[in-house]
Amino acid sequence: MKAYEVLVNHGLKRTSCREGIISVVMSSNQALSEEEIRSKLPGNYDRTTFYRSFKTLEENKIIHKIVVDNLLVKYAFGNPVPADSEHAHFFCVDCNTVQCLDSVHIDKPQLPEGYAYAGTDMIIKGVCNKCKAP
Amino acid sequence: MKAYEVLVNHGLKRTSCREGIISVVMSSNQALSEEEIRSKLPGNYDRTTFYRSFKTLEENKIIHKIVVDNLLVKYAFGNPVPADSEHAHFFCVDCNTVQCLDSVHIDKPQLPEGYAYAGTDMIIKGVCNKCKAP
DNA sequence: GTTTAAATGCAATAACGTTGCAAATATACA
DNA sequence: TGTATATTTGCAACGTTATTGCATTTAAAC
Repeated sequence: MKAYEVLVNHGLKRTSCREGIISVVMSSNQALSEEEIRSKLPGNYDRTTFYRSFKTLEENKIIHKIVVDNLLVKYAFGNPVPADSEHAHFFCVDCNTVQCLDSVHIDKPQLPEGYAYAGTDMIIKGVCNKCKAP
Repeated sequence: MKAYEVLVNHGLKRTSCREGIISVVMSSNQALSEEEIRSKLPGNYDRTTFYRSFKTLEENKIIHKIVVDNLLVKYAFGNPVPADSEHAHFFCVDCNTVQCLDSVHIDKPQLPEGYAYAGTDMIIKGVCNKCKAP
């Protein structure tokens, strides 16, 4: 699917910033930070515009946000929410990359009496195969 | 155990800021933010001192940090790391509280070939019993 | 092409967090 | 108890991340 089709399908205006973000994120096999996304885009966008674009795309479940510890924020294509497709994310402490781990599903946890479940953020930390290799 | 004993046991200087933080966090059944901790302390400490104290206490595994999404940082007593005692945290989207879920253990996930596992951050989101009650 | 609502860029602001340095303080030892 | 020393604290400055208001620009509908 083309990036602009995603926008059209969600009834969103086709702006170059949004289209660029989608296209970059869609073709990446790892989650990307604002900076990484910016560096792959031809145009030069204001940070505000970026933040607002991310927000819109997130609200429309076109991308999802992954936060590692405090400050590392990355985005990946797709919607993680639908309860049965929730997946974990892997963070490589060596190269600081984040990727979706579609193979690691998240079971609905057993919560204490009277608690309602909404979702889970799961960041698995370790070293990826590229960094571990000799 | 008294707060100052914890410091002595770890070979740390007994300062009122550190002692206060430990004492507050130790007697709370939920994780607390910097602001929440500050408001429960008699003295008035500089933010820098707070941050440095948190860092020291964390490095000594006296407290552990829990991060929800981007910006909400809370601290809880104890060390979450020892692989067999890793636990999840619950975040109530209503009252914004965070608590350790000792009952929800985190299994070592099945990672792709060649990946090394270091640990997992797991934040379960939902509504706690107090907020859900009628 | 014109209209209109939405998106953008800019400036200002706020929160979070870190660093360098001088002053204060906790501990060890006399 | 007093003194020496290394650590800790408070302050100021700085940097990054993120948000808001407003004027300008732009995409889409007609």
